[in-house]
Parts: sequence; C-alpha cells; structure tokens
Amino acid sequence: MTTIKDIAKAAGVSVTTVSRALNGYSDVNEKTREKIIAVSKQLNYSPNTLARSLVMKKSKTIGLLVSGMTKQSGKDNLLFEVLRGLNQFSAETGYDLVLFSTNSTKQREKTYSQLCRERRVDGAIIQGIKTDDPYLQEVVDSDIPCVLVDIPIESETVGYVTTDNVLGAKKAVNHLLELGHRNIAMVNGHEFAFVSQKRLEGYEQALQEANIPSRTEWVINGAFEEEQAEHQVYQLLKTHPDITAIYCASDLMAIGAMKAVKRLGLCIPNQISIIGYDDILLSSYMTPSLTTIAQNFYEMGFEAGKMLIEILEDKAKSHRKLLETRLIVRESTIKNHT
Amino acid sequence: MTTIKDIAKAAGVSVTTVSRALNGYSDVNEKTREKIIAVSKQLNYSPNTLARSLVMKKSKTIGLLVSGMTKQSGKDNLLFEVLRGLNQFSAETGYDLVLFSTNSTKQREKTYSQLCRERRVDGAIIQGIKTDDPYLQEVVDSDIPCVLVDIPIESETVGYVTTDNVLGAKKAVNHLLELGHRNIAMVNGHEFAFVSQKRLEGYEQALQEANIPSRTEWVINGAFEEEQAEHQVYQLLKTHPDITAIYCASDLMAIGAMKAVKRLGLCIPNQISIIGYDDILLSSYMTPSLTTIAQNFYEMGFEAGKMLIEILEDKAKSHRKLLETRLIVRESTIKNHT
DNA sequence: GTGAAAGCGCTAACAT
DNA sequence: ATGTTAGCGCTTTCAC
Repeated sequence: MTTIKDIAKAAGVSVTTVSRALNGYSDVNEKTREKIIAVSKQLNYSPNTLARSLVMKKSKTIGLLVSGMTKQSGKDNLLFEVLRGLNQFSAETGYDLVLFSTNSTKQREKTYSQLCRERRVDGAIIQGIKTDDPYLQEVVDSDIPCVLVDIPIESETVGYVTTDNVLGAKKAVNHLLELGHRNIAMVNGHEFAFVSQKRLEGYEQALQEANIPSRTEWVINGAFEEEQAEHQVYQLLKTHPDITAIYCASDLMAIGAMKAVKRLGLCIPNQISIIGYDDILLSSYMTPSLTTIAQNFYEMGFEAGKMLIEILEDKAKSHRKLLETRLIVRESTIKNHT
Repeated sequence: MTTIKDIAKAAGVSVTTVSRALNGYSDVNEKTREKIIAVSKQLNYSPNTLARSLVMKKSKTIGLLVSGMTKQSGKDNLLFEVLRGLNQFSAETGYDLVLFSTNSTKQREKTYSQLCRERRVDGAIIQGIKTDDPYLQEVVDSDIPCVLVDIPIESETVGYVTTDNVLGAKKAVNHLLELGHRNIAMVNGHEFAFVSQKRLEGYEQALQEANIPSRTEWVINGAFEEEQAEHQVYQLLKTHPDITAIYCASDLMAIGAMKAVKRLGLCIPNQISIIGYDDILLSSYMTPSLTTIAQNFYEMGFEAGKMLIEILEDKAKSHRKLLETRLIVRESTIKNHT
C-alpha cells in the first residue's frame, strides 16, 4: 500500500509537497503537481483517511443510530427510506455513513455516545428511538452534533426534522368528517412516541372544531403493531357498533384494523371507513387500498443529513425542519351511509 | 477529549502501561490496572479507534457496497433484509458497518475499490450488482477480501453466499406440475443477473423431467420490474390463451403478472395460477396472497458477514455458502381445471 | 511489571 | 514554491 512518502521519494520531492499537490493547494508549481499526480496514479495510490482523520480531527463520517432494526421494521419501509435519503445526501457531499445499531443478542453494553466517540463520527442521525430511551438523553447531553428524526429537541448542537403531525392528523380526521362521518375512533401508537401525542392532539382538535365531543373510550392503543391494532379494533367494534370510521396513527395499524373489520364480517369502506398514516408501501397494494396521510421519509433522511452538515459547519440557520404531509385518498374511505 | 496520555499522567504511569492495562494484557499489576481503569472512567475516556486502526492496520469495519439503492429497491425488502442480517452479525462481532453507494446524482467517479482502500475497510460485502457491472471485476481483482451476495465468484480472498436457484425454480415449477398444469409460462428477470440464468435452467429442467417440451415463446422478460412484467404478461396471455400457469422469477414481477391477469378479466387462481420467487413482504398481503419460493435474505446477510470475517481471519473452510429455499403455498395457485 | 522510544500515514505551522 | 519538523493517539518492540 503506497503512501505519500513513497510518492515523495519517487517524485523527488518532500512529503509536504505531495500532500499539498494532492490536496489542490495553490502554492505548488504546476509542473511538480502534474508529476506528483502522475506518480501517484502510477503507484496506484489511495490516501489513508484514517491517518488524515487522525490529524485533522474530523472523519467525514456520520453515524446513523437506529434502534430496533427488527423484522417488524421491515414492514414499514420507513427506516429504509430514511436511510436512502440520508445515503443520497451523504454521497453527494462525500460523507460516509456508518451504521450503529444496538440490535445485538449479547453484550455490547456500549452506549451510543461511546460508539460515536470511539469511531470519531463528526455527527449523528438518530432515528426510531423512543422518547423514554436512555440513549436519547445521553446523546443529547454529549456534545456530539446530531439531528433527530421525529423527536423535537433543540440545542446548540442538536436539531430535528419532523412533519406537522397535528396538522396531518387533522387532515385525516377532516377527510372523514367531510365524508359525513361523526363516530370516528382512533387507534394510536404508544405513549413513548412523540408523534403519537401529536396525532392524538390533531384528532381531538379536528373533532372539537366540528363540535363533536371526543369520547376517550374510542381512542385505543395499537402500539404501532399490526396484530395489536387488530386485536384492539376487534374488541372496540364489538362493543361500539355505532362507529363508522377509524383513524389510525400508522398504516400498519390500519392494516391490522382492516383485518379486524373483515373478521367481524363488515365491509370496508361501505360499513367502516379506515384511514391510516405514513403511506407505507403496503398501503397501495392492499385490497381495498388504504387512504392515508403520506409522509416523505426519504426526504426526512435527506433533510436530516443536510441539517447535520449545516450544524457541523456552523451555518445552520434553523435547527428545526418541518416537512409536509399530504392526504392520499384511496379506496378504504367512503361517504357515511348510516 | 481525553487520551491515554492524560490517563497516564493522572495515574502516574506510562502510556504503555495504560495501553496494556486497558487492552487486558496479563503482564500488568492488578493494582495498577484497577487504578488505570478507575482514572479512565473518571476522565470519561473513549479510545480513538482511528489512531488504533492506523497503527494496527485494521479498522474493524466492513463496507457494504450496494448498487442502485433506488425507490424500486424499497419494494422488495431484499436489500433491507440483507442489511439487517449483516448488521446483526457485525454487531455481535464488534465490527462496524459502513455503507457505500454509488447512488449519486453527480460526479463521484471514485470506484468501489478506491472507496474501500481509502476508508481502510477490512473487507466488503457486495450486493445487488449486475454481472456485467465494471465494479464487480474491479473489486474482485483488487485484493480486498469480499463476499458477494448471489454472484458465484471464488478466489483466495473472495467468497459468495447464494441459494440453489436451480432447485428453487424446480420447486416452483414442480408445484405447478403437481397441480396438473402443463402450459406453464415463465417471466424471467434480465440476463445480467446470475440468478435469472439459474432460475430459467431450473424451469427447463423441471419441464424436461416431466416430459413437457419447453416453448421459448412462453419465456418472457420482465426485467425484475413490476410494470414491465405486467406489460409482457398482458401481451403473452392475449396471444397464448392456453397458458394456465405462470412462474415468475421474482415476486414483484408476479405482482405485475397478477395485475395483467386481472386486467384481462381472468381470475386468479381459478383460470390462471401464479407463483413468484423471493417471498417479499408484499406477497402475503396481496389478494389473493402469492404462492412463492422463499429466500431468507436476512440469513444471507448474516452468513455473508460471517464468511467475510472467516476469510479475514484466514479460517474459512469454504468460500461458498448455499442456503435453502422453501415453497410457500398461498392462494395464487390451484389445481388446473382445464 | 513498567517505561522509553519508534512509528502508523498524514497535515500544518514555520522556516527557507 | 518547497522542505523541515512536530505531532494527531495509539500499539509495540526492546530495555530495564
């Protein structure tokens, strides 16, 4: 493996000159630069980023911290899309992406911030973490620049990107209201997700604005899981047959809800309308296809990367980025006929 | 950021002793070790892996080279599953994962092997590359240890993990044969995928063993894309209405095929049986759900990581790993009634 | 059992 | 425009 030392020797110059030539500094004679470049090509030189990072004290890498990279997380393409967006951005800017995951069967009691510091990542993107996760506080407390996906924390070195979940939820519920539904249930995620709180808030606001009293017994918890949602919805509809529409805080739960409704022998959308949230891949392939509130996860990943670099380079105007959601009407919602 | 030097000073020992103590060498007094550990905790020390890697000449990182991390690749959860498996393995063994993707809108004419050498990854996993991709040859030629997913190349430093695609294809076709189908069409991927060749081979073998002449005009090309498959199947069935079953080299194409069949006003499975390959997430959610040959991509990722480490540590018995496939019968295939 | 010193490959003052 | 030198934080002979 050739080093700049080898090149220096072969080109008859000092290592400094080689370094400067290769890094495009202006204070080097064009002739010598050409020669150095020629030699380095000939010797098939690749710079050692480890050495460079060591002395420069920055590694041009960003860490992606994901928690719970489980089978489950493959169902929504959420994490993957965020990764794709982030990857796209980092490729454009020359940053490399290193993946950190505590998804280990055994020990690895190393904390996220330790991981980040050891690997000397310049910054981190954090995704899929719960609000009560100890790692969250830890990372935020450390001085590692980072941006969070869907968790609103701001500081000198911390930013976040999310969508307006209250508004998104209102769009969903308003859609149902416009279709004439009045008895609208909600399947929420779990309390440790920031987005759940907001999506509930939007639900309540929308009902209130329509002068419909919200009934707490109609808001159930699906833990963001398909099976859990199916189970809960089944019970709910059995005891409350007057419900005509269900708003779910995630598409996966909406799919669970669809199963429950079918299991009860009811027809979607004629007897029960269902609307989801996320617009995951599955949604458009379901029968009936699922009406939902779309989020652009790819963009979230991309914007998260962008903000992180801005923070790193101290030119972030804002540490907060709100992306748009949009209503996608498909087959699972229809006018209320009751 | 504290270094071993700081610890040495604080503990009143030399850096050598600190290094040895922290790395668990035996030739260090237990008392001093305890003290050193205490001090390093107190100073919130994190080792600098960059420096360590530089001197040790190994980075404990493996690179994941993916090509075409597109919107499309989100449809099958294939890449994600491989990533998950690989991540699981590397987490268990303390290796970190860095993601390389040429998925860049602009320049980045840097080659994979350059990327690998610059970042000093110890080895690489290559996934989703076509057989005619110039990168492929390049990586194989370089001396970087690597393991390929679904491309059978072996050398001193190169291994691969795949499934028995001929056998898998035969399982699929035999299933249709057992259901009494005789007029079985095939939708293949593209010629630059090694697996396509094998899956075609299996198709032909199965037919031959059943004494059914294979008809080349019944083998069409779907380029592994849903829309392409839909289009091709639509044309095929129009001109060959005697076909009763279609075997597709991927689930995504099978889904395209399903759309085409429905568009022709035919019923699945009563008039046309369809079988796919892969068992992607969508398959079980389709209506009707899709019969398919399942591959375990998670396991492929895991095994690829495992083999890579074995190659790195010079204790690989074999540079080839064949995983099992299995037939999953769902609703899209049924006895032939014609 | 512990320390001094060299060196991994690179960049960056500071000369010249 | 180029070279000398120091040093990034760590591991590793080789002495003692």
